[in-house]
Amino acid sequence: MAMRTIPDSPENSRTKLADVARLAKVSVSTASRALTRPEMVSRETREAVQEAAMQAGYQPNLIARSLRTHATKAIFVLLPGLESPFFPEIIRGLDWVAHERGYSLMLGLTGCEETRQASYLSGVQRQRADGIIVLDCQLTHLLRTDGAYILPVVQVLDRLDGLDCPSVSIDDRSAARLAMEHLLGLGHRRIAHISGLPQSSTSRARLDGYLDALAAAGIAFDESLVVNGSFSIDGGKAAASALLALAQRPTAIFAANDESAIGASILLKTRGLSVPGDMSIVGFDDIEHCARTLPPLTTVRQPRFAIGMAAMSLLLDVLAGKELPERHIVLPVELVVRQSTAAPKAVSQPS
Amino acid sequence: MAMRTIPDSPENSRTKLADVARLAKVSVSTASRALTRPEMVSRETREAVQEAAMQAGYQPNLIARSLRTHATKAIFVLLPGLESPFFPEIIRGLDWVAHERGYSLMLGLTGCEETRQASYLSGVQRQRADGIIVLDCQLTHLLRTDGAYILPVVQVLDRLDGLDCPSVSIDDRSAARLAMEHLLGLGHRRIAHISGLPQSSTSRARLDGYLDALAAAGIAFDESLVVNGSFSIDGGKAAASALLALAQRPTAIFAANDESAIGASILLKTRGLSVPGDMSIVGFDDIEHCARTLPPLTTVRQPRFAIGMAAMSLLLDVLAGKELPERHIVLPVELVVRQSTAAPKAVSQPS
DNA sequence: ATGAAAGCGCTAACAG
DNA sequence: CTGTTAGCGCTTTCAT
Repeated sequence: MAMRTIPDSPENSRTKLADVARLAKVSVSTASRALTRPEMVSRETREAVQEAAMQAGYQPNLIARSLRTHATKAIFVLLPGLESPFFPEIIRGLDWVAHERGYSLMLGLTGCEETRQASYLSGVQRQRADGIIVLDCQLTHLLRTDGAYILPVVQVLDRLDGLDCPSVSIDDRSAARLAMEHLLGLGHRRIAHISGLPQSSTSRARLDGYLDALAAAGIAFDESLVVNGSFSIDGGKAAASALLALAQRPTAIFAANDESAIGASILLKTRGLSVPGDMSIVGFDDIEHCARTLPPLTTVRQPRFAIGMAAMSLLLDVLAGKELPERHIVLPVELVVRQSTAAPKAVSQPS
Repeated sequence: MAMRTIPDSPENSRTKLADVARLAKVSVSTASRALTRPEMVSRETREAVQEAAMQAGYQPNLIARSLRTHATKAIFVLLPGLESPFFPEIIRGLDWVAHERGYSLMLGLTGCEETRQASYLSGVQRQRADGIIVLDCQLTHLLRTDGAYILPVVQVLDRLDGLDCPSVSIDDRSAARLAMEHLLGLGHRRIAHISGLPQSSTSRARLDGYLDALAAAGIAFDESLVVNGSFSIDGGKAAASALLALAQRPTAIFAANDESAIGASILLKTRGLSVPGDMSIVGFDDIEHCARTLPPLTTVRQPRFAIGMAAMSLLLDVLAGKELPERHIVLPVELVVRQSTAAPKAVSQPS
């Protein structure tokens, strides 16, 4: 039993511009103009052509158009994978703006593998897309030896190779400091940090923010209070466990992301400790799940939808040849105070 | 400061087939054959052309090729959004097979809005993609009045409009029964069901499985034990709350998906009840998060990556004109027993 | 086995 | 403002 798709019936041989032109009794070029740049033709022809197109159910063949115009109106989005609860909203932002401006989205999951990355990129080089959005990936393949880009790129969130490609991100360092100031404001003095993957610039920036806040508050840095949590739930558990083993326990934890904060929270509960009673926890990102944990997690919200929108807008502006006022867009974050933070039980510093 | 992309330099005017042909001292058509159907040319020319292509860094222009061949080697994936933790793995499966077989993925987020759906579809009709994968959406727009499809489609998981489009899914009804048999096997007799969205066929099928299992075990159906949980965490909380208000409480809950199971579990804990001590809970889907809840959730695992792979394979087979042995692929599920289920505390039925 | 030539459907000079 | 003409880069008859 074969699938029923429409066979090569008359209906299927799609009506083309020539058909419309014939129907409207004009030349093909006039028909083209009437449809794509209506202001270039007289009102009568415009209406005649539009009428004819409507009647014939004309749909321009985008492939043919692309071949002529050297533009595909498609944007390639390169990212390691969709697992992270962090991506969906960003992609929604990308899709939103793309759709609004008549572009399509192509997806490439690299799994951070070089070969896959390269093969997707070659797809772009073969004219399948006009530009690339790179999410959370290195993009060495995109670079020529002289440091110019093979094609228009916008990088989102990470700016790893230190090259000057347009980007959209947040100020991780200040954001981390914001989280820390919340804890400091509650009276915490002994605050641990569960850090992210060491090779990540994001991770480094958040650590820097932690150190900044400590320094500003005049608190000496204690190395033992910084433990790696790998940005993951399991990593967060392990980190919290290490923290509990310390001779002098912290009263609060600032985790580099929500997953590791959630992991820490789970571990504390299994050890019979209460959050925030025995330990305050602040996360980072504000993934969907945060509001639903027990207790709901205080965290730093990244404007993910806005990040996606901004990235796509930036790229499309580049493609449109606009001179950009800003090549590096930094979006503001927001501290979301929920119920995982409170003042420390016993203030360790007697006044 | 403008972005540094490569300008219209010689390097940028991409080398085309004619260049390769000239370099290899053959005609364009021979060059084309040597590259796309190597068996059609002599060994010498083949090698000469391949050498030349390599040397010139030739990348075929896919747009031009598409215009000739009427195939884009791109597949459109239509889905409501990426929020559901259920999609990423499926998309990874789609991407995997697509990439393997030389296809690209285009993404369209419909938000279940008709207008967006239609506009993405028109993109496909304009020859941007060769086929469509529909995830979790109605696809009324895809249909002509006579019931044939406008272009090749494969539907994943839901088969809502009762039309005979190729599909990949699981047997929700049997899977639900599997979950129920686990609870029954532990000795539970009074088992509640937190159902999904009433309009969803998936939801209905899982409810049917619940009823099947009850009937097979000779347990009378108690209407008050089925409450709606809307497939969401909040819905699950509300449902569990309603269940607790019952005069005769159930000893176990079978939830239509993991989110509602997690919601129920959270609510029980806030009410001071223990899972599985006071109440066993089984979920459905095995989303990433299940293994990380407290306690880890017993659930029915859907083979999501395999579903994605199967769907893409099916579609590409359709496009390749293969006669399909199966137009409706049903993949097996698996019960994952974790720690949210146990025998009931006090057996309500004295032997 | 190879080359010449046509053309996929569209847009963009260039004349008029 | 409109029509004529020439391609975009590739694949594919049709000859040879």
